[in-house]
Amino acid sequence: MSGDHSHNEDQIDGGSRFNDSHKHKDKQHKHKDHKKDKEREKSKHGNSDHKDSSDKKHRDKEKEKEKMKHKDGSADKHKDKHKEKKMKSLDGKVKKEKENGFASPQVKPEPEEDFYHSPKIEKTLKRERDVDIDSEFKPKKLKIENDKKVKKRKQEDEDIKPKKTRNKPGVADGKKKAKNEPEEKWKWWEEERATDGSKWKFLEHRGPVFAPPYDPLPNNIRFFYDGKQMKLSPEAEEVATFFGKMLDHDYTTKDIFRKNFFKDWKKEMNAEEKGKITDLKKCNFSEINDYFKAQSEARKAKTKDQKLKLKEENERLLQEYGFCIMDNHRERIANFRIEPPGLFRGRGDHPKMGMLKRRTRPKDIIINCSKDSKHPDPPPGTKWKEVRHDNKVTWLVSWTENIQGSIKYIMLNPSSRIKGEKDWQKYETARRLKKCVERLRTQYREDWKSKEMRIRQRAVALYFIDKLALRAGNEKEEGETADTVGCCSLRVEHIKLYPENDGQEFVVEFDFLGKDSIRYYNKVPVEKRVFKNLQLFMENKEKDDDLFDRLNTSVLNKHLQELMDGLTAKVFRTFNASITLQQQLVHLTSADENPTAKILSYNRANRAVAILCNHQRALPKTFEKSMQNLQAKIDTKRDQLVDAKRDVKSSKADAKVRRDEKSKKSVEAKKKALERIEDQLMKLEVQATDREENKQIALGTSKLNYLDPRISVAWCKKWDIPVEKIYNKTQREKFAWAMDMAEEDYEF
DNA sequence: TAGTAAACTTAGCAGTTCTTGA
DNA sequence: TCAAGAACTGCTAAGTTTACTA
Repeated sequence: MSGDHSHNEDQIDGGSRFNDSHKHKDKQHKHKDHKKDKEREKSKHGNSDHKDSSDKKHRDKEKEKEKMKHKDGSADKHKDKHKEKKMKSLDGKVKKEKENGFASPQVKPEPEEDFYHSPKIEKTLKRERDVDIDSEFKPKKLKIENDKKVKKRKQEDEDIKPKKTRNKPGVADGKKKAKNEPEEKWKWWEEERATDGSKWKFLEHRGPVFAPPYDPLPNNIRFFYDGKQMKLSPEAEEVATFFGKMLDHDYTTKDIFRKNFFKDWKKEMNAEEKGKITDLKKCNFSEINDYFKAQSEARKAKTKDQKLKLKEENERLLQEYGFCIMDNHRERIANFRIEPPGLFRGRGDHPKMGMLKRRTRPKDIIINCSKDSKHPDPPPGTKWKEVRHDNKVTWLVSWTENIQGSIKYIMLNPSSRIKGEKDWQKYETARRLKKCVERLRTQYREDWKSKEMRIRQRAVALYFIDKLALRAGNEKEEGETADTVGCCSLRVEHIKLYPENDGQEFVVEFDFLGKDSIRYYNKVPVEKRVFKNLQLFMENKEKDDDLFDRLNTSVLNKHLQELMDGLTAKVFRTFNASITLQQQLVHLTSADENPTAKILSYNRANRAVAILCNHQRALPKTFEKSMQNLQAKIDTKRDQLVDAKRDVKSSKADAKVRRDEKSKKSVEAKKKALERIEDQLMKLEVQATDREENKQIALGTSKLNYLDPRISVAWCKKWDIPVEKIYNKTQREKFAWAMDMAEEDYEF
């Protein structure tokens, strides 16, 4: 596996990485006041990035630094104040340097097609601009936006041109005639796409399903404070149940969780409760906890009929609220239920864990649908916050949550046209990257030698993103989320440099918490120039200073956009994941393997990608036990095999003596039984191997989000493996487009 | 143009459902 | 038929990118 991705050996050989890779439970990276410290530090050190170090360790480094001084020196007299300020000046430079014909074009106004005006809307401070877009004409902005969009759309259309155009009559005008037709599989990928930036023309749905109202505890379930029974007000009791339910969870032992919970709980208490309940340690929620456990048991113990009734009720709800009509087609909605209230479960060391996630009500809800549809009714006696008709977005319902103040959405299922098209387009962009990746690699290698620090940093970061499939690494607001990083936000403390390690030269050790506070640990040999650059970037910095202090994701993506239309940092992840799968499949599949072994090969290829992308999972709680069970099955099967072999032998001997038809048949039957057992044993052994190799790796994420499904479909066709062995029903629905269009010779 | 909000994708966990085999 | 455990699904947090405002 080299070809497009010559460094893949490093990528998939994640062995050392995974052995000690696990989730950090402890706060490994204290990053409090990091920014402030950094700024202080920066003014202390002045132009530390560029000034000569008195400690002249490496001649070539000194030479490089000398060059830097010539380029940046005088300008750097400003003593590296704030990174933000630096970035401002940097951006100016980026503009000037445009050299490949992608500089911002001068654009002419285009008439805005404005047929989805918002109705009169009570403007809220937060989201009024959505309304403005529709109701106000802003020539300058719209001019640029439109042109950008047009350009983008043109590229997208290039990317995913339908194989054949087969417009269904009446589709374009978007009326709701198809409402209850049991739809045959709709091949949206064979139809033309809208080119005006609109996501739909007609949209009708029933709105969200709200969480059921709070059902108070029965009187016999008591809460105790300081050993004494205490009846709580319904508001306080509801929040107490949120905590009580979670008693068995690790969360409730964490200080931050308890502190946040208690603070928010007190807000729900009445004056009397507030006065009495002053210490969480004195609260006894055990009866509440037992109650919910019993509820859960009772649910499991329901009779078949009761379970069936529940299932039918769920199905009814799904049929009513789980679908919408979008442009003549009935499409499945992904999440039609509003998130119920509860305690916020942030991942890692999240500063807001335990806070009360409040109940979302109709007055918090914005409905998005088309003007000419039947708008969903709010529950009796309530009102929606707003009903809007914005066909430039894909969501049906939105609301703002109270923990981070971010917006949550109800959107369509991955099997829908709107999601499928986007997915398809994502892989097409990655395929375009494949065509020019060598040029980009040559360029960033060249940039490692640049006289400008910012360009070197950009080039090294891009190398990591490409080689190691790191995420972009946006800046995050401190104190709002767990301290996690990606490539651009790496700090000095996250890497260690070894000029020589285990017989390899220029080794970089990465150790940081990434998305979801999943640890990324990897030791990789890098090119000498990268190594020297890293030494330079780290010089005179404290451990909590940014490694790439002259880079952020927006600068990086702007640069990438200039190199290839539609290119962003995450395209590299998609590209490298897909190309790795394709190469690994070629490498691992052999024609003479049986189907079981072929599927193992597929899973191994998938695993290589999951390792590359650092998709880890916690060791399943029952792993050891289920492994033991499997091993026991294998042992039993082996015994059976010995017996079966013996049977065959004796029946053969018997047949030799008797020479009759009956004993001949008996030999055949024994042989068949032996074959069956051999086959069963082989399958069990493969299963054990697969499970063992997979214990801490999650395959699903890459399969669903990073691997061009056409590669898998083509592989299935080539080796005559049923696609059902690779994709389950849901996945097949999501990838229907790929299953329809990929032939066995498909190449990513 | 920088900062921020909005939109959308990616992510692991946990609860539920399905499958298997005794 | 039932229990165990594997597989699937839903949920929602946490990212990235894009769009918009000041």
